[in-house]
Amino acid sequence: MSATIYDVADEAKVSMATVSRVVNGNPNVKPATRKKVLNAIEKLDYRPNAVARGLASKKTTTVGVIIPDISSIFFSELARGIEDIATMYKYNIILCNSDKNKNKEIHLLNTLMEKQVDGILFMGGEITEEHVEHMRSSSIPIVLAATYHEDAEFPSVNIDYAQAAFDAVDYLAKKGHARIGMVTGTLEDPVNGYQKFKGYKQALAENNVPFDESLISVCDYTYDSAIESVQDFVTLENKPTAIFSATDEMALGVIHGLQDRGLRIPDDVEVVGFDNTRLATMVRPTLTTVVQPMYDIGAVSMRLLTKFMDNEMIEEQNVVLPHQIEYRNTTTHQEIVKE
Amino acid sequence: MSATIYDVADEAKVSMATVSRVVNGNPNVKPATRKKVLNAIEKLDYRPNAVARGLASKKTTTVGVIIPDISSIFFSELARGIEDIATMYKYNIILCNSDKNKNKEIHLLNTLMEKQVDGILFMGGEITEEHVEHMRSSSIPIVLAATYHEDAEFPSVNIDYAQAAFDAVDYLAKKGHARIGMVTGTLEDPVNGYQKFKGYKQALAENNVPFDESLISVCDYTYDSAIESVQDFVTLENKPTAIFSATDEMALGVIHGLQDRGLRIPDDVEVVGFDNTRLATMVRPTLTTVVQPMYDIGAVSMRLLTKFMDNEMIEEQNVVLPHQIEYRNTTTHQEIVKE
DNA sequence: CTGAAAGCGCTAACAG
DNA sequence: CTGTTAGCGCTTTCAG
Repeated sequence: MSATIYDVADEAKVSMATVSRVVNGNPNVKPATRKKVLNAIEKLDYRPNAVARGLASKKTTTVGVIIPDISSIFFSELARGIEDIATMYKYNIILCNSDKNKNKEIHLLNTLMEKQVDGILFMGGEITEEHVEHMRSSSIPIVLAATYHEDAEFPSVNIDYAQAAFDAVDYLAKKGHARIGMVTGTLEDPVNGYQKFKGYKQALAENNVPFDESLISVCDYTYDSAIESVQDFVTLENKPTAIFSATDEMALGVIHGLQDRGLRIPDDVEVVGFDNTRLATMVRPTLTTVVQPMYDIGAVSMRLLTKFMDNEMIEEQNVVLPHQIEYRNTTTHQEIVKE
Repeated sequence: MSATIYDVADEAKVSMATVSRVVNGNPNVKPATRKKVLNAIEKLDYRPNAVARGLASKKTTTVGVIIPDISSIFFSELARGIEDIATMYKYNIILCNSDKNKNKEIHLLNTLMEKQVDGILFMGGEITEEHVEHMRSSSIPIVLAATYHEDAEFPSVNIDYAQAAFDAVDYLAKKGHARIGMVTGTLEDPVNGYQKFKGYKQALAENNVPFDESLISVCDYTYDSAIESVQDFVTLENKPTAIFSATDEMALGVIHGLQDRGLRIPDDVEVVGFDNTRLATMVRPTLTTVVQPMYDIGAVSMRLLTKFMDNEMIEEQNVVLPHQIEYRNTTTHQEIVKE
């Protein structure tokens, strides 16, 4: 077994309390004593046991992160923002994939609480009453990242999804498009479905463009599903001349589905994506898309969580980050972006 | 504070040992007693404290994962394989980004050991003598995933990188290409540099194609750096007619760099990538690439780690997974792949 | 500035 | 089948 604080105390001929003090940087130790202890630590290759420390101090310096799918290009970017800030504040991260599955989410919430994490960062789909119950059942701070909750009961970091979608569709409508298609995730998804769809409809309304249900294609967030959706659009009597996609990955599917059928982008159809993942510049033509600052959402939400964990003052617990549209080459009439 | 095992014992009028037994599914408890305890647990909303359990049992059921960059499409896929299997075996994961930085890697190794993780999964660049020292300094099992170590001292899961690169380049050479370019990461990188480069050179040699240094472009793994590398190729007196890229992302850069200059793929230049990330089917033309089973490498390495942690028998501690080439449309003379 | 002592909440013998 | 009793390794008063 490896050395304990007792072994070090013996070796240095001091009490364990003193060893604890030097390990924790407590200034109330005479330099000479500190040195003796440091030598003993070195000699025994002593490493403090964080589990014992956690039990005694009730802090684990670990936070739980519940994320739908770390292999998604969107969430992995978010996760990086989270981890970077966590590291900066000396926290480690327990990462859990939920697939936006309610039972898994609740199970993970409980597991993380059992592990005594100091806080939880939650990314998910819908927040149900049951979620809320479990989240309340412990006093540890929880912040929602890129996850919408009606009641704003929990701290959160988001962009204004409805407004962002509105901006994208409004831009298309103002260019004269009267047939604007939308590729979306399930409408039950508060963010990628409902909020963005709401923005879409409102933009149509404000531009006096009639809403047409046949222009809406509900996909499952994958590239392939979006490719297939093109089939529906293309067989329409009255085809769309522009398409707004709820995510970049689906936008790529739309672009390639269109191109595979000989349509030209942006000449025949203009396309606008959402998120500005790295994918957006890795297609030809490069994708015009709504910028959602993924890394920042992760970073800011983790920072917010540290404030709760360290009992700092919180100015605003529901942060809304700015969004914007990045104009690239799947839309026309803009200065051509060079790659 | 939340309820402890004592509170439950009092409530159920049994001893804490009995509570511990029912919580841990020990069969030596009379059904009636079990029921009493379960009721008390329910009533008090008791949740076992995993930290205390970890201290007493010396098992934390969490494993540390050191990964270069979770936001990379390659590593995030690996991470998903790791997490899925970890979940299956009831382990949680502490995820840490290292950026392949030696000091960070060593620091993380120590932090994870302090946190008493039951095992560590390590993905990185070069394994130096210093790494080895720190890894040995504790008796917890460590397995390397997608990370090459000469001495095979530590258990590992990989594919045969040199052979895989050989296969790709051999295929190109056998098609008659005499000018085959290579886009690579730094040659110091054992996997993405050295091993793949070695395979490349050997394939040239065996096909009597002379090696030409001007055909090698050292990039930094990014899409943009690969786009730039095209400039070097294109200004060559004797341009390459095929390019082998050490990663898919760089292959996309090559493809687009070439296309942006009016070259046609695969007619003017054939391109072969490496990894078969999701990117490979998200380009036009779709990318011919070496399949590295990322998810499986993650899953298998985690499974291997569980065997060490649970003291199961290990047949082979250095696993080499099979690779293959997925023929798509950046190369010719193959059955055309439909999307 | 340093030491003694009481837990933190749980597991794991060991009795009975 | 159930209870008692030591710890696990560290933090944290409280004295001195």
